Amino acid sequence: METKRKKPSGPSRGREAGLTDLEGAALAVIARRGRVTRYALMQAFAGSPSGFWSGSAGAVYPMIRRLLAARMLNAHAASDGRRKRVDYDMTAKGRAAFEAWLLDAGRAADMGMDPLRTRLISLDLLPAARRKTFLNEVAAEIARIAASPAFEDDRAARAVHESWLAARMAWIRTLG
Amino acid sequence: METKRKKPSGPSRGREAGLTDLEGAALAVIARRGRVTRYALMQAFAGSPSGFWSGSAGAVYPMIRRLLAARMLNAHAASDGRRKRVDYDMTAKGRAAFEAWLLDAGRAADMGMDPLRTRLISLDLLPAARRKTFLNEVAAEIARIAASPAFEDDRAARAVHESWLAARMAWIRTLG
DNA sequence: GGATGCATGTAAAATGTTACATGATTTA
DNA sequence: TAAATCATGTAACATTTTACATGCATCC
Repeated sequence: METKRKKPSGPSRGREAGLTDLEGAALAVIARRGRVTRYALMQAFAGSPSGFWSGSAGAVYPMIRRLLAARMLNAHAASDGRRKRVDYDMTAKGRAAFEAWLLDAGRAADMGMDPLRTRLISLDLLPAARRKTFLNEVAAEIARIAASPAFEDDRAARAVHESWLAARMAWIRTLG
Repeated sequence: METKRKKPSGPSRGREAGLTDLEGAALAVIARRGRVTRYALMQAFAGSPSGFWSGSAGAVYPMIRRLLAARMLNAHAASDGRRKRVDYDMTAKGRAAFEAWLLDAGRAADMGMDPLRTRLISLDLLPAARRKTFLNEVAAEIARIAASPAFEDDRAARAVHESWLAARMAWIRTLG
């Protein structure tokens, strides 16, 4: 039974509100890879096929600071012999928060922010010819995304990615 | 040919960057209904089956101020005989910006923020039994959403909504 | 020697959230 | 007359974006 929780932001979150989706996704990267630098985390977000998060330093560095303050991460001074760096990994508390975030079916079932759905709701305001052109363009864009490599080092993520694209293509076809 | 544009936010946006998705969705409501109050706009967002936007006054009132300043809206003092109010409708510039937003296939094809996809990418980290339970819970949640009324006054939007839910259910079934 | 990649950060600005507040009107 | 709805707003705060900045190491 998942709690229907409010959006993160505002004065809320004394940490009892659960992880934000960015935090959850960051912990997911750490859960898979083990110790990572913040830079590697940035790269992971920046390389994502979704354009929703920029993966900017301005988002990632403060977020790690938050998770560290909440004792969900440990920092480890590290070095590859020459260059120094700081690696982060999860504490038991971090792992628990991650799993609670991951398995929150209430949040998972939400429609989130879907740029196509948001537009389709209004598409009937335009003439049929333009609707058709638009859907063709979107399908072509998605085909382009499907043709470009993603998650090459992660079979499971790639499978989800590809099935998402296939499902979306199938949806668009039903709208034609 | 749609321009791949950057995210709105930060110092960017001198208005040449296009509408945010919240602005686009607000103009969509106005495009459909004609003149609306900001309160009605709030209600429209708050009543949306997507939990992504809260439809708070703190988001809507400043947003309308922005669109007004950008000369995309006109304000009309109005009254139903007793209570006074202010209605807003689109200018030609607003309509043009709305259509550019609506028909931006590049943005429409983006994966946006999908709370289920975000989680599925990590689901292989858990044992199969928990994966299965989770997918069943999500399917049940989506069925609940599908069973609750939405867009009762808007056939086109309801059709999109229902087809979205059906497509998502179909996707989940392929993951089982 | 210059470009590129790894790594770390900060600053200003935009946008949104929660929460609070007010007042008029309508309904129970 | 009390509660709900319509309608308008503000304040404090959190998150994130863009943009800038630094320094070391490696590759060409």
